[in-house]
Amino acid sequence: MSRYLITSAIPYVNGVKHLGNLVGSMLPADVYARFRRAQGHEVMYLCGTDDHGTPVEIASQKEGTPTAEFVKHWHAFQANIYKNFGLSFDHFGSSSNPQNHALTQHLARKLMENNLLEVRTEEMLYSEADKRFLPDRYVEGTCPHCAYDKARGDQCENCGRVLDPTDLLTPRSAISGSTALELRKTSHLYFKQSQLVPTLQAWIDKQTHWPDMSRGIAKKWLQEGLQDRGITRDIQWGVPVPKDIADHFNAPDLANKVFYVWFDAPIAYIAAAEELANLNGETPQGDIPLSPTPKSWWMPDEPQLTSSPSEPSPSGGENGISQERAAQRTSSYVSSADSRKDILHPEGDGTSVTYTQFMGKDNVYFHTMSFPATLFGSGENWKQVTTLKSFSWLTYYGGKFSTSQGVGIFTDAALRLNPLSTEDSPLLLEEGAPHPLPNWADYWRYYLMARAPENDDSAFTWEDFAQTVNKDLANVLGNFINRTLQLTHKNFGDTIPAQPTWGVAEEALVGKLTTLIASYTAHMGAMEFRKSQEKLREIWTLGNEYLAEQEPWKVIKEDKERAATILSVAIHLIPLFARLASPFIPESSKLIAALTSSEDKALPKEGKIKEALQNLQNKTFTLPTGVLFPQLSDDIIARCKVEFKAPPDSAKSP
RNA sequence: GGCGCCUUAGCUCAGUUGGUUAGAGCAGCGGAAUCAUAAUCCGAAGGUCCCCUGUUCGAGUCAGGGAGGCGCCA
Repeated sequence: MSRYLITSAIPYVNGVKHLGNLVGSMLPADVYARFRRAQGHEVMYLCGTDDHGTPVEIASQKEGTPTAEFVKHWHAFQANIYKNFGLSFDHFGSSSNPQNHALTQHLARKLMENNLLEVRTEEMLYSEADKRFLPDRYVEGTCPHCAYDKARGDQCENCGRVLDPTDLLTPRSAISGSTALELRKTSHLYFKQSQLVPTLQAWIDKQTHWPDMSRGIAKKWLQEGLQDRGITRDIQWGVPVPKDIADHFNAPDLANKVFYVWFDAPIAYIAAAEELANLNGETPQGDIPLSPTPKSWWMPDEPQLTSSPSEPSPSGGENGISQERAAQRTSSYVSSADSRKDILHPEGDGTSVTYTQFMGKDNVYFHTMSFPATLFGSGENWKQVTTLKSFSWLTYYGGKFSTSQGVGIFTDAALRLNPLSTEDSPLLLEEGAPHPLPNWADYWRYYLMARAPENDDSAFTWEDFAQTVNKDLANVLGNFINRTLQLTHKNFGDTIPAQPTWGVAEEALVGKLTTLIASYTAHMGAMEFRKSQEKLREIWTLGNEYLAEQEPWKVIKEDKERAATILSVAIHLIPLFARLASPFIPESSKLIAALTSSEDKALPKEGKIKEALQNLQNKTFTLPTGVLFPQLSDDIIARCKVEFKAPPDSAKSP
C-alpha cells in the first residue's frame, strides 16, 4: 500500500466554472484518486477555491456585498456543483480560511529568516478620493496602444495587451471614478526566487518522468532566468502581511498590504488538509501551524531533492542527452501495455508519499517554479510534487470556452440539462431540482475523460458527445447488462446460475480479460486516461463478443446446463465491468453493481479474474428498473446546440 | 518579436533509442445474429504522415527552412 497525495488546481472563487476548467484539472484528478483508492491505496485528494485577489474584491464591492460573504456564497455554490459531478475530494477547502492565513504567514516568515525576502520601494498610483493605492484592475483608463477607453490596469480587453497601471492615459479609479491620482512611493515585498535557481534546476533535472509539457515549461523558465517577484499587493482582501515582518524590514506600510494571490493560493492545498484535520478535532503542535495527520502528508520523513521515483539507472548514458533519452525510454516502457509495473511507486513502503498535481498548462509555472521555490526556500522539509499532469484546452467547436463572453457550457448548466426533456418540458431543470437520471453526471464524466486534452487541444461538439455516450455507455455497456439479465431472467428466474460446463471458451475469456485489465491498470497508473478508457471499452466489448460467440439464446433450446453456464459467466462480468469503470462513472457503477449481489468494490487483482467470474453463483440478481443509460436523441442534441449557441457553420453532423 | 508545444484516415486520436505493408475507435460500406434499449458481433475499405531541403542503406520519427494552430513571455 502506498500513500497518494493528489491536488487539482484550485478554481478561482468568482462565479461558475465551465467544462474546460473541470476537465483540465479536477475531473482527471478525481478519476486518478478513485483509481488509487480502488487499488487499496491511501489517498488524500485536496482542492478548494482560490478566494483572494483583486477581481473578487472588485466584484463584491460592485455588488455591495462584504467580500467574505461574497466568497462564502460562491465557494458553497461551486462546492455543490463539484459534489454533484461526483468529485471525491477528501476536503474542498478555501484559501481565505484561517488555516491558509497561518500557513502563508509562516512560510513568509521562513523565507524572511532565510534572507530570501527583500523590500523594494516603488511608485504606484494613489487615489486621494479612495485613500488608497490602486493596483492592477483598480485603475481604468485609455489604452496607449489602441485608445480603448475602458482598459484596465493589468490588461486592455480590447487589444489584449498586458499593461501596467502607469501605462494608462488619463487613468481613473475603478472604485470612485476619481481622476485625482498621483504617483506615490510605497514598499513591497519581493521574493528573491533567483537565488533558488540552482536548487530548482537540480530538482527539475531529476524529474525525467514528468510529461513533456510540464517539463518543457519548467525548463524554459529556468533557461530564461527566474525573476524575483513581488509577493504583496495593495488591497484589503487577502492574507495580511504580519506586523513582525513589516517591523523586521522597518517598513510600517507593509502591514497594510496582503500577499499576492498567487503566493497564498498553492499553499491552500496544504491548508485544505489542515482544515480537514481541524474538523476531525486535531490541532497543530510545535511551531508549524500543521496538525499531525496533514503533517504526515505534507512533511513526510523523506528528503525532497532526491525523492523522485527511482528509475533503474540506464546503462551507458554519460552525457545528459543520452541519460534523458534512456529515462524517456524507461518511462514509456513502463507505461506501455505490456507493463506490469507502476513507475510511480513500484513497492509502497506505507510511509512515503507520492504527490501528483493536476492542472491546466497555464498553471504549470506556478507549480514548477514559484510554489516549489516557496517550499524549498522555507528550509523546511515540505513535500514537493512527484509528478505533474497538465492539460491543454478543451475547445467549444474549435473555439475558446470563454467565461466572460458566455461561450460554451458552464458546469451548473451541464448538470441541469435534462436529456429526457420533450418539446413541452424545459431543456434545463430548475436550480436545485432533482435530476430524472441519477447518473447523469457520469455522461459528462465519461465523455470529458474520453476527450481529455492530454496532448493537444481537444474539441467538444454536441454531436460527438451524443455519439460517444450513446455508443459506449448506452449500447455497448448498458445493453450488454440488459440483454444478459433479461435472457437469464426469462429462463432461470432471479438466481445467478451455477456453471457446470465451465470450459475452454471461459478460460479464453479469462485470458483476454487478464491481459486487458493489466493494460488498463498500467495506463491508469501512468495517468494516460484516454488510453485506459480505450482499454475499458475493449473490456466491455469482450462481454458482447462472448455472447455473440456462445449464443446462449440458441443453446438454451438443446442444452440448458451450457446456457446456464454462459449466462452465469456473463452476469459475473457485470459487476466486474462496474468496478473497473468506477473511476470514470462512479454513480452508474454503484447502480450496476447493485443489480448483482456483488459487494466487492476493489479493482480485481491480477490472477484473480477467474475467481471474479465464479464467485456469485446461486446468488440473486435484479433487473434494472428502466434504462440505465438512455440515449441522447437527435432532437435533444439539436435543442442543445440552440440553447448553448453552437457555431452555426459547424453543422457537419454525422 | 522570442521561446515552447502541436499538425497523421471524413471525425477523435495512437505511433516506444530511425527498420518490412503507418495503427485504433467512431462515422460510412458489406456480412452474421435475433437474447437485448433497432441495441450487438465480425469483415473489408479508407492516409502525399502540413510543405520543402538535407543526413542515412532506410525518415511519420533526426537536422535546417517554411506554412498553419495553441500557449507563455516581451
